[in-house]
Amino acid sequence: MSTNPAENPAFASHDHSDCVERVLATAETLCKDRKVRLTPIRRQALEILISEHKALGAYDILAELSARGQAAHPPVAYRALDFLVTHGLAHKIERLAAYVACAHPGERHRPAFLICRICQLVAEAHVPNNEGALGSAAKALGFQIEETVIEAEGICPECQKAAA
Amino acid sequence: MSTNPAENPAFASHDHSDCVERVLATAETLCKDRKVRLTPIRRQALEILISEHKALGAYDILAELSARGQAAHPPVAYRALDFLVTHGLAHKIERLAAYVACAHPGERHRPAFLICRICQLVAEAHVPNNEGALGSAAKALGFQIEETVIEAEGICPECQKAAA
DNA sequence: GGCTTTGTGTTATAAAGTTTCAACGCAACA
DNA sequence: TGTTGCGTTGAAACTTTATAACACAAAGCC
Repeated sequence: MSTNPAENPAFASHDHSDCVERVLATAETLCKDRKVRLTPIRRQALEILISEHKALGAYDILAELSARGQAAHPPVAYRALDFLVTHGLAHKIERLAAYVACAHPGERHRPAFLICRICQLVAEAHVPNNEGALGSAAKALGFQIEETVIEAEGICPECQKAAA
Repeated sequence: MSTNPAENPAFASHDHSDCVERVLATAETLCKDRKVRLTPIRRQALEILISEHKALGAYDILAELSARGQAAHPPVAYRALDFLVTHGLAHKIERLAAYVACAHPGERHRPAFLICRICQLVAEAHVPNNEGALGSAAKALGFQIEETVIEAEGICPECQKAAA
């Protein structure tokens, strides 16, 4: 898996079924290692998320789960998403109140996201754990960071071309 | 107004009525300059926000406005907050779905926030426009950033002491 | 098997944010 | 001195996002 942002595939066309298989396999392994259960609902939720690079709302996931025959009450989706987020298999995009599959499952990382406001695609950039500016501001204040939310909204290369 | 994060007052006690007066005065000037109206509702919303360094939900503002005799329908609060955010007088903390008064009104800046998950205080750090890691990731991908959300959740110095 | 832990099904409800339309207020300007 | 235009406010209804609570089922363990 590439760690070079320039090779991030989200904004470029690529073989997606590959992508899906790869992440699902990693998820299986990761859950086995941690002795947690990737139950059918959780697996399907992840599958639905990876099938898009878009961020999906909890209720989008819910609708898709329901279409696949699962019970369709909100807690079903939220519980699956909580599990995925807790185990680093998915991330929440706060700006959109929506979720994306993690592009680097298993790797320790502070995720950062580039959100296209035209096509809704979301790319996960690989940002070093030491947040330059944010990290030093926290250090200077004596603030102890536990989690970070780093999101940029703007226009992806494809949509810039389309607009030009 | 200090631009040195080490002097950021949010996590230290300080004369708060000063703070309120200063920001309100700046807001008045800024609105006059831009020929937009800091109406009573908007002014009160800002006043309510500055009175705390905490992030307040739209419905908290709404309740307080209502207590002061204003109409108490959600759009009242959201419209006031939209105005404040648009003109850089307040920021939305996505992580909390809540709002804080801007600590540097008028200055061009990409805000970054340190959110204490114990006492709910929020400090606004002064981060340079050039987002180190995020900026270069965007550049590498050809992504054009319009807005950024940079938030860290953790424990502030006071609460660390209290816990020790 | 019996016990414990973890996950699921379901109802209900809370919290956050939007749409819509009518009416008001105030400034500009003939 | 109207009256016209535009930004602001009042109000009702509604949508979207998220959680609480509780009963039941299924898996893991001795």
